Amino acid sequence: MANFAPPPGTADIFPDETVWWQRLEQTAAKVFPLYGYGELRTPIFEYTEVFKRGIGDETEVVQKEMYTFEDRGGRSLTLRPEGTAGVMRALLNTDVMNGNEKRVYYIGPMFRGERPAAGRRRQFHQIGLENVGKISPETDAEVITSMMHFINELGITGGRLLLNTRGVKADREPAEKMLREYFRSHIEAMCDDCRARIERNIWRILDCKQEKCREIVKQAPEYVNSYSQESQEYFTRVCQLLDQAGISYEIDPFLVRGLDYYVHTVFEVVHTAGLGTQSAIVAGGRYELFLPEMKKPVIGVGFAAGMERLLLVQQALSVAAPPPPSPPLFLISMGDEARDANIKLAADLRRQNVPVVVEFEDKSMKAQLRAANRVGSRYVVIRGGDELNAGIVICKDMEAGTQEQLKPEDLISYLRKS
RNA sequence: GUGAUUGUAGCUCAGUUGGUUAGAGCGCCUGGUUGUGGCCCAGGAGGUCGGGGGUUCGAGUCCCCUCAUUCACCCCA
Repeated sequence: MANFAPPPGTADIFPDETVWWQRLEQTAAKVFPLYGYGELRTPIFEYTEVFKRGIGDETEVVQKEMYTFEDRGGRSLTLRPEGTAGVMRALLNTDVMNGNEKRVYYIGPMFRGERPAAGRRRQFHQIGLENVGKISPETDAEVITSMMHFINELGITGGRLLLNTRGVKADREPAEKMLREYFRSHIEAMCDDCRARIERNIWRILDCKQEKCREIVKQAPEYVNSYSQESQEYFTRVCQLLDQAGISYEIDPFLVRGLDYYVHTVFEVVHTAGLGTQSAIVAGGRYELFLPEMKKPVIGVGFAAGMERLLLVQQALSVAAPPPPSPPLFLISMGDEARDANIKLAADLRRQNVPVVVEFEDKSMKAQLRAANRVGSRYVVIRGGDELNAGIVICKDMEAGTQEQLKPEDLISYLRKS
């Protein structure tokens, strides 16, 4: 095979598949406005600092997965590895910092330099939503509600909604201390990664996949109890609101998200169908996000869904394929004059929103009919010298095998009737 | 970045212990019908066997390197 393959971790999406993607996009455009959200489109690259500062210099994503390059002016730019930081950068041009709420959603490609696997690409696509500028448990619960609404609308059932709280920054220290003491006492039995994590990023130990670590994690102290009263009440209230909304969830104290900016409520929906261990199809939480030169963070709550993963799950659940586009009317011509007439006819029909394909090559009737079959045409129009002279066209029904002579101007009403 | 896996026609795949001109099915083209598709019949086009090097009289087949696929790990959506 010649090297026409796209670069690793990228893919071409052909029309058959594109209809599935379009349905995801259309569903977002239908559901999110019901909650007052409009679409925001931000650049695919940003100044590198936006992500370094926004996501956190220490995170895995920033440290080793970003596509960073210099432009001709020597500026350091980065292809966005996630959506939130760029959206915050854009919204700082509004008055979100004064507590004026903004509600936006976004759709588009993201880029991370990872090794591809099931449900993981280097260019992948997310649909995300952000509620920015306000903090309240009601907001968090409503954002989660809109997320569940969205995936239900896609026919995705059987996912598990996991919920946890990260507290606020002040809550983090006592909790970390508690965990560090505990894990230090079990350091002998843990994997190498987790030993390093004790000093570097203790939270990640909680979602280590190694069997021996999981055993230890299970016995870990309930660090949430060390959070402030307010933080605990905030989370309780979010849970109450979800109960009230009839949304079922599981509290998972070991759910910690990989980006530094999260506070309070964090959540994800995991699904086993169609995916390996990359089982999170949508995830998010409340955040406090700093951008370069900011003393105060932007606050908000949001989530992002992986489009590739949504599609894998939909297909594993046998969600019905989107309706295919209506096949074109196929115009067959015998001879140059007929072809010119058909080119004109095609233009007329398209002005009236009828999809039409004209065969341009001077091929046999047989070959032209085969071509019509190939594009799935239900009807074909046949025109040669005889029809031209008589001022008519032949319209053939490819399923019934029948055909009729019509005046060209009657074609549309004939097609509409059948 | 680590590990495993696979790479032969547009697609899905055969190809025996290394042995002449590399195969099948589907798809495509032409004909069997002066201007009527699908089914059938006949013929045809299409391949640097992922790429490079090596062993051998001889390599799709064995060895090394490399690129790519898929999956797992790490991490994340």
